[in-house]
Amino acid sequence: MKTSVVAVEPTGHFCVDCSVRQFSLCAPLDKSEIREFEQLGRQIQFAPCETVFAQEEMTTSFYNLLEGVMRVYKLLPDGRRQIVGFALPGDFLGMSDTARHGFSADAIGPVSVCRFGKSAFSRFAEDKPHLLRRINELAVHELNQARDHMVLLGRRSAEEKVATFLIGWRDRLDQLRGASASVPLPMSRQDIADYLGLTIETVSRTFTKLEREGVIEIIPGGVCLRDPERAAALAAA
Amino acid sequence: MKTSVVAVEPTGHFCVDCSVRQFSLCAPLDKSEIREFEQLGRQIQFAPCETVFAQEEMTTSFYNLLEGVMRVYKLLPDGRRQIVGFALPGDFLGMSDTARHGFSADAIGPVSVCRFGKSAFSRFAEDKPHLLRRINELAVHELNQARDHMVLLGRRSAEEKVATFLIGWRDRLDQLRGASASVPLPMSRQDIADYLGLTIETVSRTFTKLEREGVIEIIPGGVCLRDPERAAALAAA
DNA sequence: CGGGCGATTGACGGTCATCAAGCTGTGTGG
DNA sequence: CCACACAGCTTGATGACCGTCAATCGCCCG
Repeated sequence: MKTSVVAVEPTGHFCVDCSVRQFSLCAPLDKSEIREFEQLGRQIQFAPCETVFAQEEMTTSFYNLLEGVMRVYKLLPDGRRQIVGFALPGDFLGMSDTARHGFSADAIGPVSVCRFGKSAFSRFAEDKPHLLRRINELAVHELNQARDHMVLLGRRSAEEKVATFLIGWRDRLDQLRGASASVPLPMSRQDIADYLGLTIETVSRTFTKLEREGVIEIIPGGVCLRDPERAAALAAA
Repeated sequence: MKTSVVAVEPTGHFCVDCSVRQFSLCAPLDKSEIREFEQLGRQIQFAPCETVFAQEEMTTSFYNLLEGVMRVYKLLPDGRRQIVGFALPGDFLGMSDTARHGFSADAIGPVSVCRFGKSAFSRFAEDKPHLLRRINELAVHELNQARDHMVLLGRRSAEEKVATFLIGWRDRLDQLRGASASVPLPMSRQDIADYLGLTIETVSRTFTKLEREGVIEIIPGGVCLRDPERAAALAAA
């Protein structure tokens, strides 16, 4: 088995052993709640590029990402794609305000998730204020990310977009695996383009430009930040 | 006093009389809860263009919009602005995952809001699952809007952006005031531009183009949808 | 009537998309 | 071991869309 992008150890069958517990929505559950919660979820694996759920499908389940990376995206009728986020271990996916999913999610590399039936999950959460508050916290956090992303999409140049993406992605990885100058990029250039509202060619050119300027070094499967300060300056500007 | 964009009657001092109750986060509160809740909030007015709260300010309060329209936006250090949304009566503003506001909000026309102290509000909500669920519902709804907006910003042409904005804005107004072909636009062209990730000139040109094509008619303070189907087609495409 | 602000229109240019080769690395089969 | 294919990425040439700069218009209000 290939090594994962993020250094999270394989999880056992039980929540108590779960490596993403602390990052996850289940963090505030106490011992007896966790045991009950455990009964609701089933761990599932997905192969690279498999779809976990798709836009317009009926929402039957929620998903807690345990291992791997997923892309979360919306499609326009004519096929244009906007990736609204990359999900990492600990992220909770699938909440919707309608009966159907508003977006699709698929595995980038091999992925394992904890899957919960929607109604069972809802019944479980219904009367648990600490869990509901936790869900809120995650939702508000995602909202903030979403708004940052709107600024990026609406108001930044290609170079700023790429730099912002790299810094943001590195920061998220650092939270999971500890700091490092090397930034693995498991997603394709096309994924990055669709995340940044650019074309694959522009992304590629911008990477090359940043490399020529000594900001990054392009290595197989990712980049290495040679001048993190310059990159951060571009991202902040 | 000028007539408001949205046909919501002036609110009294008391929640029971509140015209936006049903749209608002306080919808699920029962009679005795509402009386307690009433004590936490204070109704405040803002003049056109006044700032209700600003990015980076400490978060001391949350706001429930009662009347008027607000723009909610983020600024980059160099002054570029991205409007992340327009708020209408019933919208709840100010939640943040940090101690400071991540964005600014100001009144477009005259505005009245219900203001809640953050800690008092949090204490009140803390152990009320039905209220927490309601807050979740609102957050998930906003998240969906945010993701739709990302698609718009990242993957749509100027013409599609403007059409999508008009249709979306009309739909929101219709929910509050009932259907109508006329679409009041209380915000400036600059606001629209900053919402759509365009410049004011492009917005203006696109309005003119849509008018020439017979899709809309530009009237003082707004537009009239002459061919809603064509507009909707542009918005969906 | 004149000042001022927001909106519109025009001319021009830059950034990024499009179209089209070429490149690189990886896996496959002779 | 090398030829080959294939997919993903890079690079180049060209052009469109939209941003920039600047002038003008229209309207409100003094």
